[in-house]
Amino acid sequence: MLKIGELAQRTGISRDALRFYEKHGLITPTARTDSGYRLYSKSDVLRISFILSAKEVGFTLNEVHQLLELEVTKDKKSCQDVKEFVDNKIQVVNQRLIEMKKIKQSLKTLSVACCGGDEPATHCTILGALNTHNR
Amino acid sequence: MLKIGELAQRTGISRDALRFYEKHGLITPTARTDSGYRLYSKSDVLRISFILSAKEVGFTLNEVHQLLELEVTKDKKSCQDVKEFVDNKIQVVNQRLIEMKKIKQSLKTLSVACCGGDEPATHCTILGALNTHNR
DNA sequence: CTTGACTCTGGTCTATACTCCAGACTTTAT
DNA sequence: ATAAAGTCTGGAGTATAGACCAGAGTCAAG
Repeated sequence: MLKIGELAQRTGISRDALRFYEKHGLITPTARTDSGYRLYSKSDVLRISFILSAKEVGFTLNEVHQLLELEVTKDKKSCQDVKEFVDNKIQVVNQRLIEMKKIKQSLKTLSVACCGGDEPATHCTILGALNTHNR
Repeated sequence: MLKIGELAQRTGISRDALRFYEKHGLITPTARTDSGYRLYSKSDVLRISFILSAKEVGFTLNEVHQLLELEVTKDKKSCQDVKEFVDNKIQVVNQRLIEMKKIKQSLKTLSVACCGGDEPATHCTILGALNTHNR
């Protein structure tokens, strides 16, 4: 079991942020010492790294919270709800993947535009590069 | 040329946000009327849609600003700088793509876990689903 | 030529996601 | 045993990304 400082170091996230996430229901320490110190387990570490991943790709903490709360309980009703929410999120993720690939391609074009490239001057900004791929 | 309200309608972005972007150097109206009304051209619309895309995939306005400022001027020095920045961004984008694909896969797993699926109970949360793919 | 819709600047306000104390207690190292 | 380092709660402060409002000017239609 890790104390908050150790978890902070391991995940690269500040103590304050960890307590902040706790306050907002994203994570709860597996236990507390008698004196009230938070104790985190291995699964807490995984949870944190999921939170980080989800945040990095543009989900808000609120959305991350919803994702973490998802639970298919094999009962029809819950299934229906979860499926709806999840399928919606998949759409969102797909859209973001597309946008991100476009941007990546533009960055690449930009990277070779100068430095020996023989692309015309219109490729010399990100907008120019982006435009090329839209056509 | 479009007035701010028209641009707002066309891009789905509020007038206030447009003025906010202007204040922070992300966009400048192509012209102004004598009375001071902002006038936007076609290229401004493209610029806005780039801003939106970049925002959607998780870049901050500050980062978007940096992306927009990028300009390869065919001179060695600028090239060096741009290449460095851009290659760095490509790394970031790649990382996000990976994370996003993982999340997408997990969401899919989750979506079929119930509803006729015969996956074990560990797949019944996003963390469980995510774990499966990490192994 | 006025009324309603639009725009201007400048300012305050809000939500999100933290960060940074303060004052008190706990643990660890010497 | 005591000092340093770590943790606790609660609260204030900060950066980002706008939303909202006031008071004044502008434009378009009837």
